[in-house]
Amino acid sequence: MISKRQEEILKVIVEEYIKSAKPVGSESICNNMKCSSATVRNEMAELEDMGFLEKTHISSGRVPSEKGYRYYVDSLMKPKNMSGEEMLKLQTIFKNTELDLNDVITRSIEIISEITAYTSVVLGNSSSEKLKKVEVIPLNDVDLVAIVVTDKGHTENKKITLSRIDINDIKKMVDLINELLVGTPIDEVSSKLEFEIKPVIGKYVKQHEMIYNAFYNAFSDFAKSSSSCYFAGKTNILKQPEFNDSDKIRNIINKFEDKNIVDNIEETNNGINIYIGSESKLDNDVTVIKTKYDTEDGEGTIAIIGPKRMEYSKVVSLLEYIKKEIER
Amino acid sequence: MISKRQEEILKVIVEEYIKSAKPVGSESICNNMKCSSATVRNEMAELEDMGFLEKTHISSGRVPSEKGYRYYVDSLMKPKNMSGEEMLKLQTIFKNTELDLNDVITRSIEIISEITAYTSVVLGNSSSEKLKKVEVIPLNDVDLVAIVVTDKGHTENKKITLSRIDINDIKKMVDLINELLVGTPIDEVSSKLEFEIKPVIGKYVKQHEMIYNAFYNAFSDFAKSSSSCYFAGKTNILKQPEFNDSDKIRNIINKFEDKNIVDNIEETNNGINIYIGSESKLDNDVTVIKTKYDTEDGEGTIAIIGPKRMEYSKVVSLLEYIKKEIER
DNA sequence: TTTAGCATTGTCAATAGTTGAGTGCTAAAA
DNA sequence: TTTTAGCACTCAACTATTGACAATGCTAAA
Repeated sequence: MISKRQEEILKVIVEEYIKSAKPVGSESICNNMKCSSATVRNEMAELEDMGFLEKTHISSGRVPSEKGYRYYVDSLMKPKNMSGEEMLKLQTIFKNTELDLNDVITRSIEIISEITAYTSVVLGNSSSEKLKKVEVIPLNDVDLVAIVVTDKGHTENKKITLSRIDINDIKKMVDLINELLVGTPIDEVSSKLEFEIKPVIGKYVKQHEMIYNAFYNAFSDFAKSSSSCYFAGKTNILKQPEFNDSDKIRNIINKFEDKNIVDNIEETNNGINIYIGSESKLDNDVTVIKTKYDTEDGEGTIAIIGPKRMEYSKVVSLLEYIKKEIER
Repeated sequence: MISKRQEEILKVIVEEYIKSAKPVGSESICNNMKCSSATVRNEMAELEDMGFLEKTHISSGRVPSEKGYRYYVDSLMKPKNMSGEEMLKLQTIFKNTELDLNDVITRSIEIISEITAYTSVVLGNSSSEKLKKVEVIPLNDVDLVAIVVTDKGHTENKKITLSRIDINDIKKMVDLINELLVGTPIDEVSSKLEFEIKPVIGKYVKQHEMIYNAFYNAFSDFAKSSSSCYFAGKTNILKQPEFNDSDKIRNIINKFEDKNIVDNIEETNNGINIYIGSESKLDNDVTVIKTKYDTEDGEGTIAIIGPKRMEYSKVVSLLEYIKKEIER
């Protein structure tokens, strides 16, 4: 089992390494402690045996391992109060009643990125939105736009080109959807279309198959593109000394461009979640700290991406604060 | 004035440097020529005096300067035929009649990025689109969505929150816009709204000022966000050896994220335009080759971004081919 | 005008020496 | 039994130093 003093040493090492990004030696630690460097060395050797610390090479100082960070985060970290200045910046945004929720969130993660120098992401998850109305606007003889509106006011549109099809058939289909599917959560619309509209459509509409397909595609597209994704300080993380290698930079940037980042980040349970290194599924050198927020206008995820060596306590406090404010 | 032989030497140096990315020495050139390395050296010295070549250090081979590339591009370059394989890939896309124009363009720049290993961008420029219809859909007592549709089928929407305003007043405003402004180019709608709608609106609508403002904002937003921007192979250019420095990479990525890239790239006259190094306004180490396309469905710009040392003749041929195909 | 020859210049990669931070171990002190 | 001082050892990082090499510029001869 890990002793009280070992805990203390681990804590100092993690916090020192977060500050300096350089391996921490026994000498520099024993200033803050009431024992000599030799004792610290013995304890460090034991912490290393237990897997909490690592060495970059045989005669270097120690660096926290993933397990070390994990222990720090779970058991040693103390919440850090934010400085007055940072508080103030965030408060001015939350107090500005003119901004709508989306803007507030966007602005606040911009500020987080600014004060932490990490990268922030919001994933707006609109899966809980419901269909409000479908509208069709003819553009010319063959083209028309189908517009889908949700109860939160989001819209999506799809251009449909239909030759040899009666505009009145389209209108009937639209009426049918508006009559039967309004109020359906947007991600269920496709399946309801399949089971509730498709069976009855044949009665009213001649070339039902083609029209049905066009709308089916429109709704599928909507469900796909409905989760928004906004980055702030996208290149901040590249400024961290651990990303001085151009291969690593390319790798991270590619990951950011990749659509799947959304999926990787999105699965979150309640509270503040911390994924260190390999746990992050993004890159072994980064930590992702994220939280879900839940408001009347929908739910979403805010994530902060930084080096493993990130200021855990500060970021956690920030996220807790922002989550609380958004949910009000 | 530059002599025939100097031209030939310049051409060999540019092409050799494009291939190898290493400074070119006199020895390696004189194989391809009917004079000795010493003669070549003399000519090279003169080319350097005239500003067409540069040295990385006193005893290195020569590298083309911006002026050198420019001369090469303007006077020496011969169009290069594409290889059969590359042709084929592009043709299969252009022949696929199921894809709509946007998809064709997107897919084809993806292929360009793949075969050239540079970065490609399309900027859809919808400034020529015309207003087709304005539609308003109430969400609840106070919120409504205004939807703007253009003749090309693009839509934009804006959520408007209006307390203490009669829904019928809104409807009147919408009818007025649909009656008077349909067919107006989208970037002129704002000013027409000012001069044609505003003066008459007071007669029909009680709280006209507020409603007017809401619509004015909606249209301004639309004009702003109407130019789309799609990248392919965003990180390709970072693979070039000249971008092995992490500062440079960060710089380029930042430029790519910056919205202003659109403005910088968009101003293009007809034909194929080549902007070398500082001319590109993007970064001194890159070349941007771009062209405008013009179809019934709107115009746009395709740009290829690579190192200054890029395969000019190949890229130019590719762009010419694609422009021609798109415009059909 | 062209070319051969040669001294000159700077890069690059390999080598060796030096320094300094940090460790592990041992034996003495608490 | 625990802690500490001391010392030998290790390794990375830095600094010359060196020689091989690739080009160059210049000069004098072809």
